[in-house]
Amino acid sequence: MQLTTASAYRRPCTSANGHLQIEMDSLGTFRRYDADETVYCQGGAADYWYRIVDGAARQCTQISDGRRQIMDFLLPGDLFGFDASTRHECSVECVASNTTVARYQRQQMESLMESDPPLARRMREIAFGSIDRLQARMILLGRSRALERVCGFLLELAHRVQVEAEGTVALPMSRYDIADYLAIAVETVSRSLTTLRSERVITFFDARHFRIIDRRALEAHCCR
Amino acid sequence: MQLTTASAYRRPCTSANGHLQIEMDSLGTFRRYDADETVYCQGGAADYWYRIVDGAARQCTQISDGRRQIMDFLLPGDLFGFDASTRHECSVECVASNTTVARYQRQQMESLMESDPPLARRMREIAFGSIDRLQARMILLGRSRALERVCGFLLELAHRVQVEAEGTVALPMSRYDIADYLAIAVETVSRSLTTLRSERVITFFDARHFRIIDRRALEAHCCR
DNA sequence: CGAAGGCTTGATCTCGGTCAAGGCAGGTGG
DNA sequence: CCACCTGCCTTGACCGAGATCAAGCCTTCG
Repeated sequence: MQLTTASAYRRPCTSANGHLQIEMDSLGTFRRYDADETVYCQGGAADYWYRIVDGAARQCTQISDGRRQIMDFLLPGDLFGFDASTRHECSVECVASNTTVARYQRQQMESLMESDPPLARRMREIAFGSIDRLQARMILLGRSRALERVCGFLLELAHRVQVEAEGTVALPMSRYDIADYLAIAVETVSRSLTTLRSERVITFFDARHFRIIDRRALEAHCCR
Repeated sequence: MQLTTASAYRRPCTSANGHLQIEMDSLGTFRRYDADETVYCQGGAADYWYRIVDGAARQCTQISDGRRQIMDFLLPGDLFGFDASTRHECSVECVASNTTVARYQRQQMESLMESDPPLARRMREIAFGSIDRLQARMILLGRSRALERVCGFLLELAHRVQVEAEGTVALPMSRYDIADYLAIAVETVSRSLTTLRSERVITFFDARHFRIIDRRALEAHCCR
């Protein structure tokens, strides 16, 4: 289970969350979204916590100059919607069609935490883990080159999503989304992918499906 | 009270932490450090939580290529030392001489949280706040130019530290520290400060003490 | 069939990194 | 007291990674 923000290298989902998941599940309501539908808006009331059940979403902020920063891609199992304030700092929009999201009343969750300290502790650990991952992401954005970022992203994705037959990985998001996630231009994303393809590090089945040929080379490109 | 990581714009310390502070204080031990002394090392056991009582410190990671990233500057009141893992992801070194740090046993703190749910909730809020600030910092590192970063840093600092007579702000850290915090070169930090000085946005008393003349201009330079 | 959106590629320009040098202040030893 | 050294800060010159601008291709959808 993951909190709100991604890192270059997520750890695999631990099964230690079963408890939290089960306690929460009875209190959630489910909803299905189309691609590009909004789950909640930046500035909206932060009255619920959420979890991705199926599909994919992006968590993003609008910057004053019109650009967009994607804070995280949300995949099945990820928890999100926490904010220190009573208003959301980010918007969340679905990337894939038929994305299913579970929603939990914030007040109810808070009460659940108060009455169940081990659960609260688990939640604290998730938050601390999220901070660790955000710090790794800070290094990615602050200290690495475009090609390194793209390699880090591909490895992260391959690690998180269900790998299909023969190691094929689906890219649910567009090049534009990837660019806004890595804080580089679309053209640079495209060029980096072309480079990796021409170096036979990855192959593409089509624009949205790739396979890692040389994982070693991909890892070698990464910073830290 | 602040957690482990800074943002371009911290909110003022709320007095709502009195409770947490008081409960913790009786359990802490204090120690005084010289400039550049290490509080703990990256990779060391994460058995304690800490709080800056007086002075200043930097929380940083070594990157494989030899560069350094400063994750946060720690100032009086800031809590730090949390990690999802049992090992620290970062080192913490003092910046100012005569920096005083309080130390708390992690196990003891965990127990305190378990036995006092409102306290645990407060801790959760601090963690969520920290996540918000890290996200703001991600935008700073990913999406803004050198001059914008420096302006953001100056505003943040002026906001956090005790302002001296006539609005003079002390810079406890070196230009090198600032560079590693903002993920730019020292030369660029120096050039940005020179630009701001020549535009009469700030003045320097000496290299480590400045005053904001035109706050409006400083804010106008900031992204988001 | 045409339009629109996503993806790729090429050409050009710019911000900031890197290299190099010099100024200044504080500390140390003669 | 001065000479020297060292570390911190500033400034200049140059260069390169990546942003931006421009154009064309492909797929999808009405």
